[in-house]
Amino acid sequence: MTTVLLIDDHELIRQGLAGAFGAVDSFEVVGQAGSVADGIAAAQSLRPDVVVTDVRLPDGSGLDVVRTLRRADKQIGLVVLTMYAGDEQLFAALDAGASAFVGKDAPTATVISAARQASIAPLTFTCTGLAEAMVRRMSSGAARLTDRERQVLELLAEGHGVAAIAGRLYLSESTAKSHIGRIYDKLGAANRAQALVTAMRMGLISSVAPPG
Amino acid sequence: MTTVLLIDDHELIRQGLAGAFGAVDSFEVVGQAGSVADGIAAAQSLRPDVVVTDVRLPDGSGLDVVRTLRRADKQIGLVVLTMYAGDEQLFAALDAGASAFVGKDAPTATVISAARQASIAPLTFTCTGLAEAMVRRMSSGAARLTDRERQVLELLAEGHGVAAIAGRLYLSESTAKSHIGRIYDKLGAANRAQALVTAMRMGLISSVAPPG
DNA sequence: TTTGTCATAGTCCGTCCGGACTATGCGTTC
DNA sequence: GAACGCATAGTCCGGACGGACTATGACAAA
Repeated sequence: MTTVLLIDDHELIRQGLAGAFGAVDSFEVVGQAGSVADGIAAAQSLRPDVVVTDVRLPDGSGLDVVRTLRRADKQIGLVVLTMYAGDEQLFAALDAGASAFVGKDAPTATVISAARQASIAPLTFTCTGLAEAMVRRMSSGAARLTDRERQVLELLAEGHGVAAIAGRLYLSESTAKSHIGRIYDKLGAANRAQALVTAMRMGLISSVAPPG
Repeated sequence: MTTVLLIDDHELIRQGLAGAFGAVDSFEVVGQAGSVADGIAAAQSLRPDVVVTDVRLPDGSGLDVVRTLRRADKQIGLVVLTMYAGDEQLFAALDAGASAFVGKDAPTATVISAARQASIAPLTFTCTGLAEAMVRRMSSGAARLTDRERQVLELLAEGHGVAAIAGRLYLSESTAKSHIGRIYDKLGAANRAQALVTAMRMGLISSVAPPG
């Protein structure tokens, strides 16, 4: 029997997952959580074999959960679920120590199968149905932004101009422009509009308004 | 007994909904669909009391389902579900003839309750927990774009400049600029970046790449 | 019929953007 | 220690953008 902890802020999706796992004899859902904090706490007290977590959570990223739990336990299965299967997130999940990466648009059978894989080989990364997308990105020049570029991107998304970005990050305008230009290159964008739309579609920019 | 048809492209969410409705005696899920076309077809053959549909579907908008079904049947309950409860969508749902508008982050009990309301009073619009957001928008100048503005917005999102937009829509550049300026006003944006990010967060721009 | 909204179109002008370059210093990796 | 990636910084310049206006015709609602 494989025990499972579900982390997702949408009750609807938790129920869907619970139903899916409940229908399989070899799995038992032992807990649910709706946030990073609750999820980590629940994982530490319940010690499930597998944790299935959403990427986007109210108080942070599901990848934080993954990182925290992986650091403490090399054997735990960590399945990352995501609504928009941006490849950027895929690499981040890989880095964080996830066992599997599955889109929410995947059939439930895929999630079950990923969880099974994760419970057997937690340190083997599987991304059903996304290998293709991964290869596509890899070969097409990819779009992995550096930390600095991501910071600049955030500010771009808030509508700041070059001067404002430079000011906020204590850079010269030239440097800010360099970063912006490199972001365009990596995203295959010709201007801000394309860059931001692409970035949002890839999940590089939060789809919810920033705090404050 | 109230019969329900579920329309959502995510199997996970369909299962969640099916579970939620299944747990209530007075409801019976009689069918599921994953697209606009299938949804309309299913509704016409199954004649459910209530249709619960997602807004974002692979082949169009859930609001198309709502419009189509409402035109044919004034008594059917039409509950619109959405991931990102943009208020723009709320008004659009109201216009389309929906009975209720619920965010996917709402507890399942809210969805059930909305469906019950919808079955009792299909033409009374209820939007649990969103009245606040609605009022906020209404009083803060609102953001309902005209059809033309939406077309322009689409092109902006594709990274086109004023000249390109004018060309595509057979307008003078002045007119294109007028539309763009009005979009900024309505969205409270100072430039393209803010307009596009806001628009995407409000669900005015598709979060998936356009066909082709 | 008057009011309002929408789409259309225009002018003027200062500002900002984006492209194409080059270059230096600092870590890491091989 | 050489090579590489990254962050930093600079120049130059044409073209695009955004703001602040005004205005007209069509059409619908009051």
